[in-house]
Formats: sequence, structure tokens, C-alpha cells
Amino acid sequence: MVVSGMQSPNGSPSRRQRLVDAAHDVFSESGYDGATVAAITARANIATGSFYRYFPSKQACFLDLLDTLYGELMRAVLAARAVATDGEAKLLASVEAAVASFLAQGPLARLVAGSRHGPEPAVRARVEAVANEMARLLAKDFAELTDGQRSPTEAHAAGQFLVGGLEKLLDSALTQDPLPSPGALLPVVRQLTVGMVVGLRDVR
Amino acid sequence: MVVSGMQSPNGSPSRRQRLVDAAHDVFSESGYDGATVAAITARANIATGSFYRYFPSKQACFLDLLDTLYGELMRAVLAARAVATDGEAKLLASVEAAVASFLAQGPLARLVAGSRHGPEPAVRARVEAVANEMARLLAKDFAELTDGQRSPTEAHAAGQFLVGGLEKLLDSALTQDPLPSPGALLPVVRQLTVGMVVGLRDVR
Amino acid sequence: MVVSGMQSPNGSPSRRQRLVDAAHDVFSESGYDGATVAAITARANIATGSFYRYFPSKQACFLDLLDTLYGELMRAVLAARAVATDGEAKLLASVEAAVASFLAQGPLARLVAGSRHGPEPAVRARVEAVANEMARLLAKDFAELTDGQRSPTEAHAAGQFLVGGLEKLLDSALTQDPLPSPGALLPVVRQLTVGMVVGLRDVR
Amino acid sequence: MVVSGMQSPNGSPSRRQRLVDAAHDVFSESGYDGATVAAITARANIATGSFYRYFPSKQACFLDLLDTLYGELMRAVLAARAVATDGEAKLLASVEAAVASFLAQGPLARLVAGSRHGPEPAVRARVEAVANEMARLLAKDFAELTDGQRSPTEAHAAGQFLVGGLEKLLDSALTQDPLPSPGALLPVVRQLTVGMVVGLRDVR
DNA sequence: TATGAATGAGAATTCATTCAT
DNA sequence: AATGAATGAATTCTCATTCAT
Repeated sequence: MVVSGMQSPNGSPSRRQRLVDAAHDVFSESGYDGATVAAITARANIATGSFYRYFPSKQACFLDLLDTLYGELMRAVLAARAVATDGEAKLLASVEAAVASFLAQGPLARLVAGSRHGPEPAVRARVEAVANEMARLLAKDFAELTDGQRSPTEAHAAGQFLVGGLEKLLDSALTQDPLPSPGALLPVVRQLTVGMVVGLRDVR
Repeated sequence: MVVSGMQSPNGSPSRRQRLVDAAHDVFSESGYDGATVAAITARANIATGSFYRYFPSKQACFLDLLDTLYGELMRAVLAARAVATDGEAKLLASVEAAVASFLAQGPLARLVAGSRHGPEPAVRARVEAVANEMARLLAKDFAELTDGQRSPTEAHAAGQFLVGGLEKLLDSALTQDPLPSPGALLPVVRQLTVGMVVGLRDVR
Repeated sequence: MVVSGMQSPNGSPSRRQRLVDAAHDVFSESGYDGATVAAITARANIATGSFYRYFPSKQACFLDLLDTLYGELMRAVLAARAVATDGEAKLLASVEAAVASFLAQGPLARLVAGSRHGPEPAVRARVEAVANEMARLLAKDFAELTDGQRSPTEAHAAGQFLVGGLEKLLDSALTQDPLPSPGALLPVVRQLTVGMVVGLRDVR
Repeated sequence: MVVSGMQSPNGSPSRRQRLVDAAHDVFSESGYDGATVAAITARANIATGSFYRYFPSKQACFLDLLDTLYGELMRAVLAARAVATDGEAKLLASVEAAVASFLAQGPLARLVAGSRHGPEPAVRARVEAVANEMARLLAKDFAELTDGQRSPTEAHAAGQFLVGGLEKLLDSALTQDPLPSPGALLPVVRQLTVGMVVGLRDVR
């Protein structure tokens, strides 16, 4: 279980935090639909009804979760990009930061991937937004590092492709127990990213 | 709506085909859980109960759909690979065939991706199997074309990465209306694939 | 399977008869509710819809069955009683005829017993009527053979008791495979019946 | 309606008890299949879903009911038998206790008898077990009181016969409104039981 | 007349959400 | 504020009955 965020003065996680952590776990394990409010509150050792003191609905809880995780992801990525100078460095920095953040956050990838096609339009929209934002960032880098030799469409596709590939890799990695360390995953990811860069630069 | 397969002599699609098409659409739009049998039958203009003359359960219907689509995909991929000589050619042939098959089949990617995290283990297992099979194939190609210079882990990761990237690209493409033609998508895909190849061969 | 009643000129049972036999079997095995029209027609090798050419409804079919079987039972019982002179003889004759008829007819007892509490009032009423008619007959015998020393209430109770005991015995017997012959069952039944008679005559 | 068991402090029956009573009534009136959860909850003035807070399924509810009633029956019977010395006394004590317990419990007999042929094997099995256990007890008494002069088969048949007769008598009695008092039923029952005893002892 | 696919009303069960305590 | 029992709408699946061929 992921325990993070605010705590009560006495050091035990606050009720809200317990709920958030439990929701993260349950959503990750069961997907948006499979997750029940009862399962979440049970995992958090909290009464069912108390869920609604913290979140107006199951959907809102999920969206909250998503926003938090997404926020941390973006913060990490933007921080990493800040010290990079050219497109390729920014790209690599982004990817590495994203992977590290994912692994640190827990099953975000599964959560994200697994909810893209759920029944609730609001959920779908938000999930897509997360991935799109990241893809847009990466597309910018691709455009920059190929020096405009690739059409915007191609750059955009490359961004999406990279996001999709990472999601898959992370989804698969997050299934394993114990979680692979960033150290195990990063070289491969870097490799593949650089590969894409080289390919886009040199081919044709 | 996808209309394909057998038709009544009079040219209108058979009841079963209407059901299959409707199921395809509804599952793609709403995901496995969001799709209701009622929605499927309504879309097919068929009574609720009739669904069960054609499929023993909602799950079986979905699995059927998956198997059909997956079957066509694999058939196309394997046929394309048959005429390729080296690893790179096989890789490109596979990817191109997959893209063409996806686009021809309709929203398979969404269907597949969107069901990987549903609550039903049987569904999850089958969906994973589809993606894994494809990833395994591509990993073999990566291993071959890098002449063993990459560890099996790296080759496997590359296979997964490629599958993930394609899924994402196709997922996004299949959202657009009208559907992009294979001609519009293929060059980018080829580009990205070759990029990965070059990167894996030359880098480090 | 019980095959009885009218046949086609060529010797094979008529469609209707096949249906009746199948209904008898299926109702006996599964009870009124558990029996489905589909199961009956499948067993009779007849199309579902054809059921309704012979019976207006599942309920009517069941009632028909009941009436037929009940008719044969009563015919046998009344015939046996006709040659008996006093109450005790009539009682024994009735009981013996009923047992023989039951065993000859197949699972009537189960059918009757098993439908007394089904959801359909019409069915319940008819089933009760069958048992009540028999109980009434036997009550008359009890009254006669005790020479009026037992109140009508007692005689009636004795009739019911005897019917209930027989039903149970037969229900249990009809569960066995192969069916016990009347020869195996009759002595016990006679014994118990005579016991009741002696008891009612002599006690107190 | 049967109202028994625990009550809220304020004197109105607890929700659970209302449900149990309603289930008892509805099952008795409509049989296992005819009874719907909706009917039960409606009778108990409780929402449909609340049923499942108390019972995991309709079947479990029925089985619970059966076990409770059967438990009380056996308790009463065994208590009555404990003070009896010979076979005949035990037989009579059992029968009297059973009748009293039935009448006190409400429509158990109907419930039991009416479910012997439903489509659910688990239900059938449990119902048979109840009647068989009682029959076995009585068969032992018959064997004892005839001093081994009757074969085990005959004793067993006598036990079944007695159970069947009682079921019928009680079924019929429980249909009447108002319920006959034990005082009205017991003499007849005793009479019939003693009759069976005398018959089995003296005849042939 | 026979067929069996089609129909649709209902049944059991689940679960997000509410609310009395 | 916290609790967890209660609610009832929604969902999957069954099956008696109808009807086009």
C-alpha cells in the first residue's frame, strides 16, 4: 500500500489519507468498475458512509486520485526538463522522470490505462487528458530535436507512440512482484527512447 | 458502425451479424463493463432475450469478438511475415499488417486496451494473451535483427514497447472521424519502427 | 419413459403421446417449476412451438397429465372396490389398487407430492383435489369398518393419514432404480393399513 | 403471520425477524420457487436490497429457515423421547412433540413438503434429510417395540409411513384458519399411531 | 402443420448513495 | 463526525409464449 501525504499529528495517516491510499490500491487492482466503495472503505478501515464525507462520489474520488498522481508526475517531469538544454535531453529527462515517478507512485500506469475505456465519460476524458498532455510535451521535443525535419503530425505521433510504449512497459512492470527498481527499467527505456530519436533523425 | 460478415440473401445483415456489429461498437465505446446487453440488443434492434440465442453470456460474446478480431489480426500478420526474409523485414511486415488489420477491423485496439483492467479475470487473461502474443513475435524479430546484441530482456521490452506504442497510436486514430486511411498512418508507423530498429542496432 | 395411450397406425407413438410421456418424465424429475417447455419438447423430439398445438399452456399440460393419471388411478381403485364387501376389504382393495396403479403409472406420486406447493394456485388446487378425493374415499371406509365408533373427524384424519403415508412410501420407492415391484411393496403397505384398522377398531 | 424471536427494545420485531417471518410465510404460501425475494421484502416492508444484508441468497434464506425449524423440531422431539422408557412410549412422545412443535412453529410442514421437488438440488437434499432423520428415529422405535419381529425394511417403511401421514395431517391442519389447537389434533394422531403399533405387533 | 427463432416480462443479485442514530 | 444499515435502480439471464416461414 502506498502511504503518502498528510498525517495526523500523532503520526498515523489521517482518515482521508487512508482513504486515498486504499482507493489507489483498489482501483489499481480492480479497475474503475471493479472497484467498489465498500472495498475501498474496508481497506481503509473506515465506515462506508464516511467515504462521502471526503468525496462526493466514487467518480470524484477517482478523478481526485488521478489529478494528484498526474500532478506529481507533471511536477517531476517539468522539474527534470528544466535543467535540460536541447530537445533530446528534454525528452530523455521527461521519460526518465516519468518512469521514476510512476514507479514511486505505485500502479498509476495501470490505473490510467485501465480506465481509459470505462463507462463514465468524465473519467475517460480526464484519463485521456493526462496522456495527451504528456504526449504533447514529448511531441514538442521530437519536433525540436529533429530540427523541424518531421511534420507536426509525425512529431505528434511519435509523442503518442512513446507514451503508449511507456504505459505498456510500466503496466507490465507494475504487475511484477516485487516492483522492479527504476534502475532495472531505466536503461531499457533510455535505450528505446534514444532509438526513436536516432531513427527519426537519420532515417530516410 | 462496422458492417461485415455474412448477410441474408436479401442483403440486410443477418441478425447474428447485427448483434456482433452492435457488440463491437458498444464494447468499444463503453468498455467491457460499461457495455450492457440491453445496449447491445437495442443497437442491433433485437430483443434482450435474443442475445442469449447467439451467445451464452455477455462475457462469451466479448471473448468471441476478441477471438475473431485477434484471429484476423494474427492471420494477417503471419501472412505478411511469411514473405519477409530477415528480422527487420519481418518486424516491419508485422507492424504494417497489424495496422492495416486494425484499421480494417474497426476499434479493436480500444476494445483490447480498454478491457485489460476489467473485473473479470477471464476477460483480462484473454486480452493480455492477445497483446503478449504479438509482443513475443516482435521481440523475436528484435532479437534477430540485433544479432543477439541485445539481451532477451531488452528484446522483450522492445516488443512490448512497440505493441504499446501501436495500441496508443491506433486507439487515438480510431477515435477520429473519419477513420484515417492506412496510407496516412503507415508512413509514421514505419518511421517509428525503423527508428527503434536503428536505435537498438547502433546505440551504445 | 412411460409409453402408453394412442399410437399412430404405424405403431410409433403419436406426437401428442410423445409429448405427454416426455412431460410426465420431465415434470417428475424436475418438479412443476423446474420443468421447462423446452426440456419437454426436446425430450419428445418435437419443436418448441409445437407444444402449443397440443396444449394451450404449460399449466394446462400439467393439469391434463394430472387428470389422466388421476383418472386411471380412480378407475383402478373403484374397480377394485366394486368386488369388496365390507369396509376393511374396500380399504385394502383401494390401497392395493392405488399402489399398483402408482407403480404402473410411473412417478405419479412424486409429481403429485411435488406440485402441491408450487406457485400456481390452479395447480395446487387440482393436486389437492386428487389427494382429497382419495382421502374421502378411505375415510368412508374407516367410518364403515369401525361401525361408527370413530367420529367423522377421526375417520377423515385417518383417511388423510393413510394417503400421506402412502404418498411418502411411494415417493421414496419411486426414487429407487430399478422401481420396486408391487410385490415388494404391497405386503408392507397391507401390513400398515391393517395395522391402522386394528388400531382404530380396538384401541381405547 | 408468525411473529417470534428477538424484538427491538421498543417491542416491534427487529428487521431481521420481520424478514424471517415474511420469508416463512411467503415460502409456505408459494413454495420455494414461487416465492420471490421481492415478495418477501415487500411483506416485511423492507427494501429489496436489504434482503441481502441478512442472507447471502434466497436459497440460503430458505435453508436457514429450514434449519431453524428443524432444529426446534428435533430439540422438542429428543427432549420428549428422553423421558420415555420403551419403544412405544418413545414413538408416541416423538409424534406428540413433533405435532406440537409443528403447530407452534407454523407452516413448517407445508414448507418442507412443498420443497421436496423444487429445481434446486441443495434445497431438495436438505428437505429430504429432515424427513429422513425423523423417519429413521421412528423406524428405530418400531423395531424396538415389535421386538425385532418386523424386518428392518418393514420398520423403515413404518417410519416413513408415519412421517408421511403426519405431514399430510399437519399440512391440512395448517391450511385451516384458525389453526387447530394441539389439543384438537393430538388425540387423533395418538390414536393413529397407537393403531399402527397395535397392527404391527399383532397382525399376522 | 411443424418449426425454432424472437420476444419481453420478470427474477436474483449488486452497489452507489443516503440517512437515522 | 462517524457509522453502517437501508435503499432501490440497474444488470444479467431465463423461459413461457408467439409468429413468420
